[in-house]
Amino acid sequence: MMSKFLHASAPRSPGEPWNMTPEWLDTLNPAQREAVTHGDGPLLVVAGAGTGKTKTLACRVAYLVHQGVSPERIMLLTFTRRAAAEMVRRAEEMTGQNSTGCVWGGTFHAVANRLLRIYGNAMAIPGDFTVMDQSDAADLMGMIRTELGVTKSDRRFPRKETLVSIYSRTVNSQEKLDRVLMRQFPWCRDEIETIAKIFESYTRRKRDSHVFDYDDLLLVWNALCDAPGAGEAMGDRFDHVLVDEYQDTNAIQSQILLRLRRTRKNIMVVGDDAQSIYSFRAATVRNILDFPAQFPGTRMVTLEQNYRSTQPILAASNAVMDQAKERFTKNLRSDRISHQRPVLITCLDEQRQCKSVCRKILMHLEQGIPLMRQAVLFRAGHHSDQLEVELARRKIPFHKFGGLKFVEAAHVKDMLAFLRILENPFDELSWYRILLMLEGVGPKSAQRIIGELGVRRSGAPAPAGPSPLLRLFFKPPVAPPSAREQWAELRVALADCCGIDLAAPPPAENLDTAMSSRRIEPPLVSQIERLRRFYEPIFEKRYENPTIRLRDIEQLEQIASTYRSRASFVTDLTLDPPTSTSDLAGPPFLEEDWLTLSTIHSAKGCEWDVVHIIHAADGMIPSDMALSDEAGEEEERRLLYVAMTRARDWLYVYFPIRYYHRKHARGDAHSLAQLSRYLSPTVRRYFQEMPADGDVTAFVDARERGLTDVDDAVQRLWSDEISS
DNA sequence: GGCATGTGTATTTTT
DNA sequence: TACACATGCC
Repeated sequence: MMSKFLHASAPRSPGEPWNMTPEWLDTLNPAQREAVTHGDGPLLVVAGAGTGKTKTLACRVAYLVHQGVSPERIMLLTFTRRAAAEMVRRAEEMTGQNSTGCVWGGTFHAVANRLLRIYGNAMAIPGDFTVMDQSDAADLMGMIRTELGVTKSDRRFPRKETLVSIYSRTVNSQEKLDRVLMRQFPWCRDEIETIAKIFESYTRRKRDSHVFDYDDLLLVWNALCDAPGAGEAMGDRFDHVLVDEYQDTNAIQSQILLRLRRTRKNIMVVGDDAQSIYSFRAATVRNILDFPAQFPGTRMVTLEQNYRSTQPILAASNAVMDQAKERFTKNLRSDRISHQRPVLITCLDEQRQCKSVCRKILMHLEQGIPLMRQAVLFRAGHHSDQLEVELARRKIPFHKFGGLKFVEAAHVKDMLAFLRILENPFDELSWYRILLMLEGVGPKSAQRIIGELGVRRSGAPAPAGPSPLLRLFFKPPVAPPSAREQWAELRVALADCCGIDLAAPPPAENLDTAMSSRRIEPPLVSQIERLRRFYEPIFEKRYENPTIRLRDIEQLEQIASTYRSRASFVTDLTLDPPTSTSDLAGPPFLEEDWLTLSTIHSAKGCEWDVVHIIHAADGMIPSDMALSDEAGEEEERRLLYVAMTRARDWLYVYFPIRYYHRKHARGDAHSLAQLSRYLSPTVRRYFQEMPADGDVTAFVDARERGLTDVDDAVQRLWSDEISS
């Protein structure tokens, strides 16, 4: 089936003249062209914002295929799977072939997952492993934390989420724990021994459960690169490795690339140090800076011609970066002349900011710019809460990217837990989650049942004894009386999903034969439908407003209908989760035109004609959470730069002056904000300033006058006396 | 051992 | 605000 594509474009024979230059090469500027037509060996492309990075990568793929490289021998590592798909699509458009779909594209994590399933047995990696996301990791940390009884000491101990951050940071930066604690989490330093103990146990439990967390995927991939046999095989499998957003990779990722390219040196990385915004994930700009040293003979190409933004927008963005402490790439140029400067809109408060944003959006819509080409960007997921309400009220459809994912909703996780134990019966955490749903079952009963099912094994490489599922079906542990009925129902539901008839006589001798013997597993959608039938009563009892949440479950079924295999459905949901759809504006994809709301992080790599950046106040951008060190402050600056450079023609930056606090809720307790420190007077010269409504001016005046009026009035009490 | 109630606290960005 | 944790009662 693949062979059909293999020779779709015949390789040029050595002596043959280069007379079949594809016409799309002519659409590239000299620098882009140099990168695209680069021969063998390492290539570093430093590509500023909007310089045609995606185009260059897509053309490179197309070029390689045109040169006769088999698409499945190309690895394309991107930040999201969407990005990989987009590049492949564009490459196909250019070559006119649909062969490029075979390119190995996706995130480091997704590709690791695939490779581990192929080459994993070189390191005795169980074939049925499942992947856990960050909140699963936190749950496991929490479980271990309570088991070790750290809470009984009087000192406050890091929360489970904090433990996950420390763990992840340590692993990803490949630094010693004490160093990480000292530098990033100084308030946890005294607990280092307990933390180390928890981490050790955490690792063991993951192994026993056949579960990998995000970090494991990278770590194990890295180790696999060194495993005899598998390491070479993986390296040989790919003629070319292409990496996007290289400034946001971390130490392990660069090590993986080094090992993957030990013998074959064809590697191309693309990045921009001015856009590095993932240091919280231990990403380091060092990767891009040290690349030439790590890969001797690197050719370096710099892309500085910006095709996206108008000249005034670019000038303002450059001005923001001019204040940066350290900078490697030069200022960008643009030929897109415009008289429209970016607009800085001062608003009295958040409510008025919302109104102002809506007004501008509708104004551009009337001018003929559809919602699809407009976006609202913000620092943190919840920054758009109020705006979402306002948009819903005005019936402006939108879709929100970033922030809390829909798979993190408790009820979605519940449904996934069922699917996960079907996929990997040793997934202790999922069993635990399911058991706690049952009436009258708490931590103690759950642990007992997990033990009797044989879910917990320690260090056994292969399952000892029958699968926990078979024990459940044929030798079920006893549940507390209050849970009897539900327990029996659960058994039937899971058996149905496995295609096992519990009414039939149980296999006498060896339970394992029941699993391996011929049985017809119902299709994935039916399984989910069956599980939902079991789950719905629990769900209705447990959650306040089941109707909204029910939509998510339906959504889950919707997504599942596009999958044939349960395994890939479960992994994709963790590695490439869809964004939330239970928005107030209703199912946005039914509308043909919708507005994008996005965190700045999730807006990376995107562009829109009109960009609205909200909450440009100090404490929001920069987030005051990030200000503990100078590096954090610098990264926040780059974040604003990334946000601004997403705009093609119009850029609006909104600054609400007054923030209300519900905390000390009494009347209209509020505080006054300062404009983002990055919008200094120098930078503001590049903006057109515009107050949203009249009373702002008065308000600003009042603030600038401050106490002088009061003082003057008091002064008059005696100065008049004296003068008269 | 489970569950309801009460108290306190921390609050970003994502694979 | 909302969630995690502790306490005390069934």
